[in-house]
Amino acid sequence: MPELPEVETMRRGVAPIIGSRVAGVELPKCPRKPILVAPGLPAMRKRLVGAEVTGVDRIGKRVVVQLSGELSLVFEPRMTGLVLLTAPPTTEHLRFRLKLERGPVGELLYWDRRGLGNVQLFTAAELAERFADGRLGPDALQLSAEGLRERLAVSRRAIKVALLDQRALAGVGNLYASEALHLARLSPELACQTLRPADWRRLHAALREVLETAIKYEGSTLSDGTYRNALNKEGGYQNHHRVYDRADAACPSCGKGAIVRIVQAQRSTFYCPRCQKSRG
DNA sequence: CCCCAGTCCTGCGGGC
DNA sequence: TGCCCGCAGGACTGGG
Repeated sequence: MPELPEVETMRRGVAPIIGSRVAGVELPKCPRKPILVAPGLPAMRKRLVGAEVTGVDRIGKRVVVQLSGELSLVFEPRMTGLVLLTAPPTTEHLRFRLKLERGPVGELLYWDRRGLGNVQLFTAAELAERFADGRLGPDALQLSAEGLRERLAVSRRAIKVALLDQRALAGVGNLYASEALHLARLSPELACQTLRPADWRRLHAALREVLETAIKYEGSTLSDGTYRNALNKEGGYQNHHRVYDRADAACPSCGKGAIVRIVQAQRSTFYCPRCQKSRG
């Protein structure tokens, strides 16, 4: 479930490839159904081999390797994808290999157990089109409190559901939406319209706090053990979750109310009904 | 505008 | 004990 903190951790982890030159592109033998790699291998080789890595960025929940010639190689991990510099958790789910030369690192790997993710190469124009305003909102860590309010306040949707809308703001997923709402003491079921200015300010501060702390701990590795950083090491933020996947546990704020699990837009939401009131 | 259900795919754990 | 089903929820699509 890589969200902003996990993808940001991946981005930082693969930054050492900056300055390296692409020596080759390979699709490892994988017994699973192939993931989307676009364009195909021949076109990718033709355009990438010899190109120099000029930067590693993040767009929402995607890692973007910038290359000379205004090329962007975009890794979208979705549920179970990992961008790695070292040996992957399994060889059978290894999907993509970028061989490098003249740098401290030999290769950049994309691994994906479920294979819902993808690897796509874009020109500058294609990248701008793909992530234009209206298709992807501003990054959750770049957005001001006022910006957050402006983008969501008119909506009638529940705030938890709205936070998952990548067109409104980019990077927040199911786990950190629940975490931020708990810290902000806002019920996930509140309609955006009903939030007051002070609520938006609290939510903005909580989002920032939760996301930045999660980055500090290098993201959350859940019980399935899937998520790892670029060196195949587990994150640590799962030990600091307030509500996510903690149904029936005591609330870390009030110590009394039990955390409950509800379903919104077909996804699990966790919260404390005692601390997170549906009004105000 | 917003909601819902379905799609992709794999591995796991709960229930029988 | 073993098997099967449902669930996990990223992004997207089509229908209401």
